[in-house]
Amino acid sequence: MSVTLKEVAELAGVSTASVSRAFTDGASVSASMRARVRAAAKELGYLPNALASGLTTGRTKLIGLVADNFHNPIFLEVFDRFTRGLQGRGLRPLIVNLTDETDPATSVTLLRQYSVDGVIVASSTLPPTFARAFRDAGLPVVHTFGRRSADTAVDIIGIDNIACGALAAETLVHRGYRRIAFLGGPERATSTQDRLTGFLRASKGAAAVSHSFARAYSFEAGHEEMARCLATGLAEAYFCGDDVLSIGAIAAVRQAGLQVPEDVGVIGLNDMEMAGWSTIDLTTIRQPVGPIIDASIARIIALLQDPSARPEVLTLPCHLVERGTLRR
Amino acid sequence: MSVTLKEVAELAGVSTASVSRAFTDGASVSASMRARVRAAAKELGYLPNALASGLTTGRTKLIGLVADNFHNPIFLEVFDRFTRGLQGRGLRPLIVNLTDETDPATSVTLLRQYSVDGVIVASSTLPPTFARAFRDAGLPVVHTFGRRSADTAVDIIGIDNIACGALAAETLVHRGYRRIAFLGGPERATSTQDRLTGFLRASKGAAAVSHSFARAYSFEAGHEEMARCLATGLAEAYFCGDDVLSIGAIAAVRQAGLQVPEDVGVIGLNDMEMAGWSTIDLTTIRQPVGPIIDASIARIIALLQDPSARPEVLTLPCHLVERGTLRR
DNA sequence: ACCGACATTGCAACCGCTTGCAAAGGGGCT
DNA sequence: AGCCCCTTTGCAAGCGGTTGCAATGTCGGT
Repeated sequence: MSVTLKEVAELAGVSTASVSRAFTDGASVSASMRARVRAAAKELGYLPNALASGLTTGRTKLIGLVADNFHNPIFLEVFDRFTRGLQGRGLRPLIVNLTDETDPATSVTLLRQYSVDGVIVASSTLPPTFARAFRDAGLPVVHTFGRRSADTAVDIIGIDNIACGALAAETLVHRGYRRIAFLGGPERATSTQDRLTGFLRASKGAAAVSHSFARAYSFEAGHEEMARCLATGLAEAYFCGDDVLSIGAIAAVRQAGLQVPEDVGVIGLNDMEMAGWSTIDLTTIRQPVGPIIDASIARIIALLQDPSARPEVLTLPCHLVERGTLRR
Repeated sequence: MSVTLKEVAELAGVSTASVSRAFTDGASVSASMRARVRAAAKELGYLPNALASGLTTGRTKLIGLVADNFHNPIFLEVFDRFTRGLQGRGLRPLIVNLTDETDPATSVTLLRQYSVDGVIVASSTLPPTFARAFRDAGLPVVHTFGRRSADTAVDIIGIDNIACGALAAETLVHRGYRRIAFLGGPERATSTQDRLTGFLRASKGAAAVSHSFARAYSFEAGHEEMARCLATGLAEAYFCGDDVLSIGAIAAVRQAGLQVPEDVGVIGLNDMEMAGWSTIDLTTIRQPVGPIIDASIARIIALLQDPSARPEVLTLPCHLVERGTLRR
C-alpha cells in the first residue's frame, strides 16, 4: 500500500536504521547520508508512519481534547485555537465529545487505547475529579477553564471566578443599580459557586441581592430562568453565567415588553465573538480565551517533557467590555 | 508502563494469540478461553493498544475530519454531530483545522502519516479538487456539503444548491417582492455559483434581480456587503449566502435606520441553532445538517468496507423555515 | 607508521498485536 | 476401533520503525 522504510533503504542502498536516523533530528548521521536517504524517500514518496514510530518511541504526538460544551458558541473559538495551536506544534488533537456522558472512565479508556501523550480537558462545568481520572491513569493532563480545588491534583488554567463575580457586582453597583441579581449557570458547577461568592462579597453597596441558576448554558435556559424572574420579582440588573444565557435572558425581558438596558440591565461573561455583533451588543466580562489556550498548550507540552512536574494553577485576568446592555 | 497482551497471556497461562483472539469478535475461541482471558485482563487492567493493533491490521479506526469554517456557528452542530456519530460507531475523529491553509498537500501528508482509515472533508467552499487529493492518495473520502462537479471523483453529500437558490427566489417572488437580490458567499465557491444559477432561473416573476458577493461567510462580510448595497441601490429583499451573512446584513439595514422585514426582507440559508433565537428570528432555508452528516458517516463506513465503490452524489432536500425577516 | 578518539553505519532485538498455518483435541459415523 | 472433519489453540513471522551495541572508517597526534 504505502511506501515503507525498508523500501527506501533498499533504493538508497543503506540500512533501515540509517533511513530512520535520516528522519530524526539530532540523530547521528552524516549530511551526505541524510541527503541520499532524503532523495530516495522523495523519489518513492515515502512518509514515516506515525503509528509505528509511536509504538516504538512511546510518543504518539496525539493529544486528547475532551469537551462537553459543543453547543456554546464560545466553543468555536476554543476549538479553533486549540486545533490550530496543537497543529502548529506538531501535535494532533484527538477529540472526545462528552455531550452525553460525563463519566470519565470511558474517555480515559478510549484515550489510553490510542496512547495519547497527554490530555486537555476543556470545560468549566466538569468537576475536578474528572480531570484527575486521567492523571490517575498516568496521563499528563491540563484542565482548561477549570477551577482550583482543595488539593491541586492536576494543572488548571482558567480565570479567577471569584474575581469575575466581584467585578460584575462592582460594575453593577457602580452603574447605580440598586437591586441586582446573579443568574448563574448550572448550580453544581464549582465555577458558578465561585462567581456567586465573589458576586455576593462585592455587592455590599446594593440594596437587594438575589440569585438563581439556569439549568444549563443555553439560550433556552436563560430565557426560562429570566421568565421566572419576571414572574416572581425582577431586579434592576442581572449578571448572567455566560453570554448565551445573557442573550436568552434579554430575549425574555424584551418579550415581556421591557427594554434592555432601560428597564433591565444585563451583563454576561465570556465575550464570545457574537457578543460584539451589533444585533447583540452585549456588555460582558471578557474571558481571555486566547491566552488561556496558549498557556494550556504550553503547559501540556511542558508536562510531556517532565510528567512529574508539580501541578500548578494559573488564573488569567478578566476585564469588562462595555457595550449596550448596561446603562452608563 | 501499561499492561500488555503478553502479561495477560502469562497470567492466564495461555498464548498471546489466544488473548488477542479473546478480544476480537468473531475470532475462533472457545467461550471458556474467552472468559479466562477476560478475567486475567480485568485483573491486570489490560487495555488493547489501538495503535499496535492498527499497525498489524492496517485499520486504525481513525477518520480524518477536515474543515475550514471554524468561525461559523453552524459548525457547532456539524462538529457535535460528526464527533458523536463517529464515536458512536467506534471511530475516532482526527481533526484538521484548515483555517490558514487550503493546500490539500499538508493535510493529506498529515492524515496519511497517521494512517487514517478514511477522510471526511466538511466544507461548502473548498473546491472538488481538494477532496480529490485524498482519493488520489488512496484514502477513502467523502466530501460533506460538497457540490457535484463534472467528473464525480469522490463521494459527495450535501444539498442541491441550484434548488436552494430557486426556492429562495420563488419564496421572495411569492411574497410579492418585486426587486430582489442575491447576496452570496465567496464568489469562487461553486456552491455560491450554483445558488445564483438557481436564483436567477427562478426569479422570472421579479421586476429586477441583482446580485453581489460577500468576501466570506462572516458577520462583518455580510454587514459590509449590505452597507454597499444600501449605498448603491437597495432591493426589496435579499437572499443571503448563509445565516451569519444574513445577520450581518440585517445589522447593516437596521443601522441605516430601516426596518426588517418592513423595509427590507432577508432570507438566509442553513437554519443554524441561533437563527431560531427570538433575538434573531431569521427566516431561512433549512439545510438538513443531521441527515447530511448521518449519511456522510454511513457512506464513509461503506467505503471502508469497499474502497473501490463508485463515488456517488447524494443531495438532500432543503425547506423553508418561516420566521420574522420576510413579510407574509 | 601506530594508537586512540570520535563520527558513522549496520545488526538485530524489540514495541504490542494479528494471523496463516499446523498441531492437538473432540465428536459423530461407519 | 478407525476415520474424517471441525473446532480450538499455539507457533512464529510479520506490521513499520527505533535504538543499544558493536563494527568500521577517519583523522590527528606522536
